[in-house]
Amino acid sequence: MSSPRLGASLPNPAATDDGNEMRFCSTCAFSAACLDQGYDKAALGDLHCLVEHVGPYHEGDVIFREGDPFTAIAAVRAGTVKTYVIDNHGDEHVLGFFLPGEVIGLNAIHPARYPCNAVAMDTVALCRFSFPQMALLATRMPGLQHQLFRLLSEDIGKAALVAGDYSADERVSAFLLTVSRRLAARGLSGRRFHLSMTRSDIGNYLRLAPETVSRVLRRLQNDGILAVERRELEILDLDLLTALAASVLRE
Amino acid sequence: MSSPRLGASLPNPAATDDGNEMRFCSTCAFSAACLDQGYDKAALGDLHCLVEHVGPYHEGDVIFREGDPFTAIAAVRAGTVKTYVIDNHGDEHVLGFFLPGEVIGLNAIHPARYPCNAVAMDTVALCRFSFPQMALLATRMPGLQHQLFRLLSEDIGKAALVAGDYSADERVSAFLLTVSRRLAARGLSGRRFHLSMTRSDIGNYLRLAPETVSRVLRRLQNDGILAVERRELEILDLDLLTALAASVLRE
DNA sequence: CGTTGCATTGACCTACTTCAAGATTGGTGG
DNA sequence: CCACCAATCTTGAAGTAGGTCAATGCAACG
Repeated sequence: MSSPRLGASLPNPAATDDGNEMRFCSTCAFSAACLDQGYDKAALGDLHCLVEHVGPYHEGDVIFREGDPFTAIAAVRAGTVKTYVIDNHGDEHVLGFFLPGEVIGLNAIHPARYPCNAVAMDTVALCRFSFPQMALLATRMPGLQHQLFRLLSEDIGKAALVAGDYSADERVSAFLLTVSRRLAARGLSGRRFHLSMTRSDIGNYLRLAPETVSRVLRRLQNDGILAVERRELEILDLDLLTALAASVLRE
Repeated sequence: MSSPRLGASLPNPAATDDGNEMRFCSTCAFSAACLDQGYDKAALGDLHCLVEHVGPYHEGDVIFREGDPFTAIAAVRAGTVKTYVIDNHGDEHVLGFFLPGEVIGLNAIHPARYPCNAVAMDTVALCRFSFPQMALLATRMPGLQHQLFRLLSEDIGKAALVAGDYSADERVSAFLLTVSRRLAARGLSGRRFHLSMTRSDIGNYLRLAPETVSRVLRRLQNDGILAVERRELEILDLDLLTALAASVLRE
């Protein structure tokens, strides 16, 4: 069974695999933020009325396509999502990878259309939030509004990794380190993990040839920093990796 | 006379060079948006209570510094603002240039501190908006909230120019074309204009050596696309320039 | 004037790309 | 269980866009 595109809204927003139960969704950034702010159960109930658990999507499934009308943002509950655009030469440009806990669709608010494509890299589950409903609710819940501002603001600075003119070693190191940290932030292992994307995808994202990614990984392995086995990855020397990534991540 | 940093709030927010008069500020994106939404004068009055006209800043003046506590965003009324960070090697990385009508400080909401430095490239005047006050007001004015979401969302996708792996010619062309369009959008000439930044700044922003910027400009001049005289610039063949920039701007 | 900062130009160099050839893996069907 | 295939990954050799270095030009300013 494959899920519909994110743009499509389910007939009954509250009807998910959980039924109508107002269960707290632990991976939902907004709920968490609202709890932090000490909101009452009524407000949380409102919030959960506009949440839908969607998925699973399988590898290669389209989550939204460039040009689709914008209706919702979504938090990744499980799996990895890749966003990309196709330029006028027909070449793909990877814009980002989204791991559990991260939010997709934020860059679609302004043009009111998704400005890029999103596909599942593996088996993906999402929390879908109707944006119009959420914006409305945010006028009653300053904490939610602030959380939205925070998420949006956060994403503006995210381009640094890919924007700077750093060496291939620095870029790959910084990429791996941020993936590691993002996984760890969700309680997953940041020391050993599986890369759900190909060398081509990584290279495309970092503006490097896939061969260069391969060579850098080999070098990092020879230096005892990583153990790489195809897409299985273990960080052996976190300090050295951090040092390599330092200039990119400004630490 | 030099203006204080943006972080400092004036004792009397309404006391500007215009006095207490609730004059409509034509370059203020928010006011314009609210008018578009057909808001009443009371709401507009509220909005103008949290606006301060600040400046002038002169070339080299610091508008905010990395680490300053975040209190306000600001729309550029006149002049050009450059934002940049200093990496741990002590090298400057230019993040962006802000022309009249554009908003600075949006990436500071999340960390609650300005994550970069902002300096005036020439004589700069700003509209300062207290962010806490504006966020509060946004809960009562959905149009304002939406405008803020729009501005933030818009900025997320802005990195494309600098992020893609394009040739030096494409990057410089795209840069000049976007500057031209942004000026034109404010009623200034997009055909002939003055670059307020050095070749180094442009190169730094585009991740090119200043020498490369120089060589590209010479090439574009030899091809009859531009007339360049130091920082004075005229676009002679807009179609060719647009064609060169096409892949970067995805048109 | 001399000085200072920016811009240009040329010659050389290097990090990465491109091209081409295997190696490894996983899937599929006999 | 094995053969085959397609996709991915790796590795090497050669090419190039742009960087670096160094010299010079040029305008603004005291």
